[in-house]
Amino acid sequence: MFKDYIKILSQNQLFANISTKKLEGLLTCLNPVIKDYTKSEYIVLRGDTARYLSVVLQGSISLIKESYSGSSSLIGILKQGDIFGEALIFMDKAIYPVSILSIENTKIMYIPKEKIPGQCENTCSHHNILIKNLLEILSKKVLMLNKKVDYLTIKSMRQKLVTYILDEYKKAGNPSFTLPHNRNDLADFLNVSRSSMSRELCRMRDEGMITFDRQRVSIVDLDKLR
Amino acid sequence: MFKDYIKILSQNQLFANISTKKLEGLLTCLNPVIKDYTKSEYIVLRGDTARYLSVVLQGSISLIKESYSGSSSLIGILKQGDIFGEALIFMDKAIYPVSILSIENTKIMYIPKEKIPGQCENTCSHHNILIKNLLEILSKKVLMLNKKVDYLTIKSMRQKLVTYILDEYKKAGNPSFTLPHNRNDLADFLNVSRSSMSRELCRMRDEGMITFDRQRVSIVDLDKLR
DNA sequence: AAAAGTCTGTTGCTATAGCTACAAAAGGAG
DNA sequence: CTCCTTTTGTAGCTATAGCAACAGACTTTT
Repeated sequence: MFKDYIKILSQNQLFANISTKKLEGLLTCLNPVIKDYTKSEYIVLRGDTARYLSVVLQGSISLIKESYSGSSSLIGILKQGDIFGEALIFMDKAIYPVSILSIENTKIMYIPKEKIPGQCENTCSHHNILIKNLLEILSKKVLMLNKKVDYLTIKSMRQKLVTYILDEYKKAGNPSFTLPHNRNDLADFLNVSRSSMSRELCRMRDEGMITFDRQRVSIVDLDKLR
Repeated sequence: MFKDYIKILSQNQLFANISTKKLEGLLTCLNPVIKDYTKSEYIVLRGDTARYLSVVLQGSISLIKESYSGSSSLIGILKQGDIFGEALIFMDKAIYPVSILSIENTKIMYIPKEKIPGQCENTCSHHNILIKNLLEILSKKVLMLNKKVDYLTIKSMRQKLVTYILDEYKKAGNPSFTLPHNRNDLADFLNVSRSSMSRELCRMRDEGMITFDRQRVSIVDLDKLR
């Protein structure tokens, strides 16, 4: 019954460390519902109650933030294998703060939230793995968001860029590395305007701290950067 | 053995829905270590590996962010009953991004992270509650951080204040309500300077959207606010 | 190879928010 | 009640980053 989706599901960390066979059993136990959407259909409306842990089985969806003034902005895209609702299902007041819209024809799998902590006889051990995976997913998200808050809290353009570059340097372990963002995305990520960011990057280049070409950055003078 | 601390522990959501008696049993099973610190001692150094879920049994501690440039800033204070390390213990690379310093004489309880998901015969059911509580704590943190990112992402002072006030209005359910922050804390929270914020608040008052006195705010013209 | 599209650097102008400093009001301590 | 501290409003000046607009380099499409 769920065979077609096993491969997709096992892409996600949620189902990591569970063998294909056992995953089938677990799925039967979780008793999910699958629903189809056509292009540009609302999957979640802001304010809806989250009753399910949801998985994108097919297609892609966009997360949309709607402001009080009525304007809305895209805050993310989820694709095949991605999940949503994972942080909401454990809350008393599980209200979606965003709306979700299908981008194309899309299949969503809904796992009732009561099933997540529930223990069933046969698949108890898999259940435990599932829970552990969820804990890891949530923890990772907390740390990621903490990092993001760090960046957003920095006031000056210079300091933002220095911190970002030093972080990437630490990740790379090499004074020359390739950034994961292009200028537009980086400006978005740091929540600044691209032009101002570009200006400051060039200033830093002119002051002899770094050199760069496109996404490639090299640290010239580490002490000066700090 | 742990009797003295039961009351303190049960303050925290981590041990919610576990009776005093069962909590004693659970603690024996979790096999925590308790350590004492004097005033101004380092409890965690940035870069340390997180091996324990930790609880402040006595005293208080400060979380300190150390920037690359060597300067450091206080990002939070934890008191009796508060926990830390909860998001780190489930990560592969569990590196503390902050340092922790005791403010006064302090007692910390360390629960080995391996004990958290472990199932022991007697207290299995309490273990499950513990896990569920952890899931709730992490979820709550994710949502809180998401909210924080929302505020930080807003560019203009006006929009920040409007969003904040409307959120508080929604929480209060009444056009007149008391803010949880004073001006200084609010400025910190929104990551803006107090003076600029004060200026903008008065502008909004002069434009007839709101009135305020200290922490008390009343919405005069809801439509104008939006 | 041409054309269309994307990405990046650049510039001038401007609005905005930061900083500093001060004064007035409120709250607390003695 | 007085003194001291904290909180808040206010103002002038300035640095900074946003915006808009354009040009050149590089990519992708046809």
